[in-house]
Amino acid sequence: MPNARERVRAEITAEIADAARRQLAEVGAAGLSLRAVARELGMASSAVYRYVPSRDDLLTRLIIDAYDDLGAAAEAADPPGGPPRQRWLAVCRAVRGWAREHPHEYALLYGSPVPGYRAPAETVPPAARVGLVLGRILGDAARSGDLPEAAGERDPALISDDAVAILGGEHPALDEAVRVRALLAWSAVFGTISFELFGHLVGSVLDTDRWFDRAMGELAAGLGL
Amino acid sequence: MPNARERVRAEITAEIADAARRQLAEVGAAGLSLRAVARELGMASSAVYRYVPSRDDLLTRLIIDAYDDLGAAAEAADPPGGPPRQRWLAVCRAVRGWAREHPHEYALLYGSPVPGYRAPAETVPPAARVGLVLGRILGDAARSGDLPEAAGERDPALISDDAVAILGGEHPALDEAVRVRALLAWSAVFGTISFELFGHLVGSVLDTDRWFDRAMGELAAGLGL
DNA sequence: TCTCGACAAGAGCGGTGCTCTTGTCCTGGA
DNA sequence: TCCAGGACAAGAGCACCGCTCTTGTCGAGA
Repeated sequence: MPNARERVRAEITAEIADAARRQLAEVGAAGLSLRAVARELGMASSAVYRYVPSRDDLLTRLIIDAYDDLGAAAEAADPPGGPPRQRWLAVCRAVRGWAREHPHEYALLYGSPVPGYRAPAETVPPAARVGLVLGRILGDAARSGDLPEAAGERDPALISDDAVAILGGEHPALDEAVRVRALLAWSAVFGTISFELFGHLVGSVLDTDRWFDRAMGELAAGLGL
Repeated sequence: MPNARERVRAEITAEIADAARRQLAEVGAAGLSLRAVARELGMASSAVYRYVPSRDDLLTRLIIDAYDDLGAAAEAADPPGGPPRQRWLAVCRAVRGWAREHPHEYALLYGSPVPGYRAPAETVPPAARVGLVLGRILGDAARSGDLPEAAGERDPALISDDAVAILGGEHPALDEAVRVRALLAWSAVFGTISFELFGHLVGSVLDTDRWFDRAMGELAAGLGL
């Protein structure tokens, strides 16, 4: 039975997280200030510390929420059953769309690590969700026979068993070369989005929408999707 | 004729930049503090402002120096004339090696943009150096006949003329599809390095050295190198 | 020799994260 | 019903930040 006191406490904690998210969208992670959050909520800066242990702790909560939001967007964009290539493109577009809508949160997840901050273990499962979606597409394609047979090479010292499980699991069509390409594609998806968001494509790519689609298409082709 | 006064001024300015670089390696770009630089050099914080107009200006200098250092490393790793695939791998390895030796400077260049800081135009030429090296390899491969003929498609609304010039220029073996793959490979190189440096491969890739080589090999193969 | 400019240093402004103390108010148990 | 204990807000304070303004010094060139 949630106490009245406990309920209002949870509400205020949620309000602090919301205000922090708004601030994150405006000034970025490095500019996130508990004092500004307190100002926005009309409370003393010291009062915030009754609800949030520290700035880093608030950051962890924002990171987990952002990973979950991004993961949900990726999952929602992938209704299983369609052709693998279209599923791949749909998920990639969803990830890019989320990143463009939440650039500061994206930077928090995939940009420079915040100095002095070490992400705790509870951020790992939410962080894996996008990878799970992409890996499931590859695995489904293998099981439905949409991938050519492969040599079945397996090098346990190169890619971990956990990663193999995510990347479609064990299957005759999934050998180490495919998995290397899959991890490369995964890195490349976020590499292209980061390059676009962080301004490295300015002056080179004129139509980023079409370029992204073509680039993701090339990645899919490289995977045999 | 450099005045004695001007000489000592240039020396102190260089000392400030060096101290800032050391500080960058310790606390990252967001934690870079002119006061700490002043402390390290044994001068008053206000005295630093006689040599550096602002913190952002110092950041610009560090960015340009880092781009130049990385660009020089990439150029030094590419003695032209060898087989394109080996040149490609050598340059990629050099970029990764530089990134691992200077993780904070790499994050400054390719990580999250520093909030409130906007890179001025003079950072663009140094930033282009790695791309020039990679593009030259592609162009040399095309001109030496190591690439298959292509359709020669050219879409001026997709990729800028400047980028086309960097990516080997106009050649029958270089059409828009190749250029898309080249830009994708460029993004993927930094995507994989960022993923490794920023911790996204922890738990998935066990041997990052070998994985990087194989991934870069896949990228080269995708380009026909 | 003397003037002027470059310089260092200190004080100060408004901001930050975070802590400690003080005083208030509400809730749950006797 | 009353009261003790705990949750709470707020203020002051510490050390830090970027940056500016003023003051005083010192040396190079006219």
